[in-house]
Amino acid sequence: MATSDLIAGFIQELLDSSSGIAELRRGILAEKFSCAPSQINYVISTRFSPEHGYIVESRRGGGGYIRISRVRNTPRQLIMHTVNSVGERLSPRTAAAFISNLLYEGALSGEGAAIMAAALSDNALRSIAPEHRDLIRAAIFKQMLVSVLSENN
Amino acid sequence: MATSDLIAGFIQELLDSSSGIAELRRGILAEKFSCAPSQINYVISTRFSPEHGYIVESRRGGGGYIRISRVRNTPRQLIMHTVNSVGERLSPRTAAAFISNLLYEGALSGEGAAIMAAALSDNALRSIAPEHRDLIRAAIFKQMLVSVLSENN
DNA sequence: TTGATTATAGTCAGGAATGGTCAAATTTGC
DNA sequence: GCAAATTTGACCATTCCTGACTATAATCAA
Repeated sequence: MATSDLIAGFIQELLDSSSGIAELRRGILAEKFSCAPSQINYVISTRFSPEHGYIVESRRGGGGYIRISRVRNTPRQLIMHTVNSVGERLSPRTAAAFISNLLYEGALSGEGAAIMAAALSDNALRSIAPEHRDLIRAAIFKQMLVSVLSENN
Repeated sequence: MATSDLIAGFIQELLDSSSGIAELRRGILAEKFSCAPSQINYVISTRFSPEHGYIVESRRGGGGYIRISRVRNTPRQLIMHTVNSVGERLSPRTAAAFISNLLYEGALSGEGAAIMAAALSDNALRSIAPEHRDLIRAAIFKQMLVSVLSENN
């Protein structure tokens, strides 16, 4: 069993025993598993990413931490499904379709939908080279979607 | 929990229990938390800045004090003011401060705030060259803010 | 009145304590 | 053997905290 799996299992246990929220000290955890601190980042990015249904927040400096939250709920599935449906790129038309569907299904409020549409508009992204816009659009959209799931953190 | 967080929490309580105005003695407070007096300035400048929605006044010398007041405005004013405060570029930290203030003041819903924070995160903008991120961030933020204004007409 | 003393607060540079990123090296699983 | 996953280390970024030095206000003594 690779160290990364052990670390992931440890974090899973933390999540299970704390109703879905785990708070870590990167250095401490690295020492516990005798690995490089950066391996903690590796484990988090490969196993606790937004696509896996987790929110990760952190803070540097004295008293710093890494907090991992598991998102639950029911509009969740709709949103998670959307996150997983968005590939590397996202066109304006497809984005609009996703958003209006989520709004229709009640997974997003009117305000939320309007904000998302604004953030993804070509107008907001006008200073990005057109051939890169769909890439950025996809990244921003996923990030926004997952944030909705964690809104009660 | 870092001392700075404790101090910030203490000031928050003061504000809450005094309808938005807290008056401190820097030296006394520093002694209460066993820290350097200048740390009080640090806490104030990082957590009670104008961008966070506070006004700070002070006076030196005998009987000196630091007064922190929370400012209140209508949601529409707050949003328009924010739009006007954002220049060509916007750092992640400043963006976060703006958003948390708008949330606190009730100009944004929790969902809206979460979505905006996600859209503006370095994580979402990862594929943009770092030196261009603040530019894009400003554009997206303004676009989103304006969408909120027109959404609840 | 005015100069000295005392009592506050402000600024800034820097050290310490975190976490983040990336690419190269290594190991693992077909 | 090869591709993917893991692991590490070098370097970067952020946040916290302090202390030396500075600035300002009130008070008191002459």
